[in-house]
Amino acid sequence: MAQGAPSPRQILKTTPLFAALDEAELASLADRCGIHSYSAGEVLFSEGERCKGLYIVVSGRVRIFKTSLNGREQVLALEGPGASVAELPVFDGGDYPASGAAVEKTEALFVSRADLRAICLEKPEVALKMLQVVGARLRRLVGIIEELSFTTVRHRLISWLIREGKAKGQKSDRGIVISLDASHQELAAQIGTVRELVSRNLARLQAQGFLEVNGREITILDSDGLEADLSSMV
Amino acid sequence: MAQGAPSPRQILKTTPLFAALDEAELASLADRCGIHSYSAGEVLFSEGERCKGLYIVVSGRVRIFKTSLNGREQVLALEGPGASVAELPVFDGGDYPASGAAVEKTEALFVSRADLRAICLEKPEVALKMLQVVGARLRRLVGIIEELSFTTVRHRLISWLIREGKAKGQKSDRGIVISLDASHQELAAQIGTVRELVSRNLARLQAQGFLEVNGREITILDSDGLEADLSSMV
DNA sequence: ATCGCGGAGTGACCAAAGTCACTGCGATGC
DNA sequence: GCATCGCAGTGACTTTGGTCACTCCGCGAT
Repeated sequence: MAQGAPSPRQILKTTPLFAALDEAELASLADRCGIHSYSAGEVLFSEGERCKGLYIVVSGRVRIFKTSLNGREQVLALEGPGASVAELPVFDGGDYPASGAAVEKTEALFVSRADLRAICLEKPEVALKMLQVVGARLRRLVGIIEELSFTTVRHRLISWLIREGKAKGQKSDRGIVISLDASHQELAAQIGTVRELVSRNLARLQAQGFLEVNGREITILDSDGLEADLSSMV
Repeated sequence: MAQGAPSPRQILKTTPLFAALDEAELASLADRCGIHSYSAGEVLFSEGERCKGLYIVVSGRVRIFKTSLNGREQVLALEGPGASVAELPVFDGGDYPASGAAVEKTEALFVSRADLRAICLEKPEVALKMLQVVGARLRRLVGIIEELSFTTVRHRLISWLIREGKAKGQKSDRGIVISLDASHQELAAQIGTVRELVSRNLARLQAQGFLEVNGREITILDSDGLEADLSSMV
């Protein structure tokens, strides 16, 4: 663990999932769960593997994704510090339905299936919290299905840009500036398409005057226009 | 309720979700949950509506689906007797992410949010069971995403036929006979496309000798060929 | 400096998905 | 019997998605 990094105990204390536990319980859980460090790209668990337990992201980011036979990837979720990952196979004992890998240098706590079950049985509030977390995940998956089933790549790209703009865009006099920290490849995996289409659609949006693309810096010039485009696409 | 139909009490007793409750608890729950009857096509709850509680299908079938602006539908799940529907917004208090409607004449029990929370807190086993149910649902959604993101309509149609054949196909000397109880429209909504493509792809599969289509009766002549087709489609 | 490499841009192409408009069929109701 | 209606099939077409094969650029290592 890095110098000055929080102890497992401190992390558990601030994890929403375990908010209901008291000091003693937290301490006992902290003793039983291991902390692991992953380098960028390293796999935490693979699709189809038997599920062993749940991870809690301490630092860094974890990418949950599916891989197709021909190598394409579809990202299902990106989780940062405090979030739990792979909660669900814990309770139905099956295999992981997708893979999880560290996007950047990442630390994560691992809580075993057995420990979790014990906690849920003893502190039902934890189980309820868990249901809430899983519920949120379900919502996001339904959203992905909706986008994949009903919309075009262009639409998904615009949605992504707007979301990203709201989340970490910098306001400037010309518009909202987004600095891409992901490659087009990665962006494509997130919106469910291939690199080339991301490139082409960005170019097209620029030609239409909605954006200005400068390497990995995208400036949204006309965000109202983009939003309008979304709803007009019937 | 129809003559001879089971009482709420009896239904709850056989619902896996509540297997952990004892007689007294079942009785008290039965008192508090209402049974409703829905005619074919009737809506149980609509997307975006504030969530009120959970439904347990007693008889009939319920279809969970999303609707797009231009009227297309994407089916997320079909649930029959014993299954619960709309479990998840119960625990995060949000809106229903999709709509639910009766496919055919359907009876369902309704359990309120508050009652459920109380039960989960008192009987943690119920919460665990619930997590298991939600987990299974999550798995299915991931499967839908995988199919939508990676495969073609043809592929999805073949998968559907194979699934359906295994689930309710009749063996005959010529192959496996499936009698469609859904329209092409409905089938299209289940595999995420439009009516015309279902029609065309069925015709194409027939022309290739994999199937024989006779109105609403489809005979799978070469199921090995179909399976092979699936994996060859890279 | 230059070699190699990964990311990005693009033209040419092809296949799949979706739209529109129409026909035909078979139930159901009057 | 005939009109109506919903479902199914299909031809013609457009748009979108995806593939392939390159080129170009910037950067870090040698």
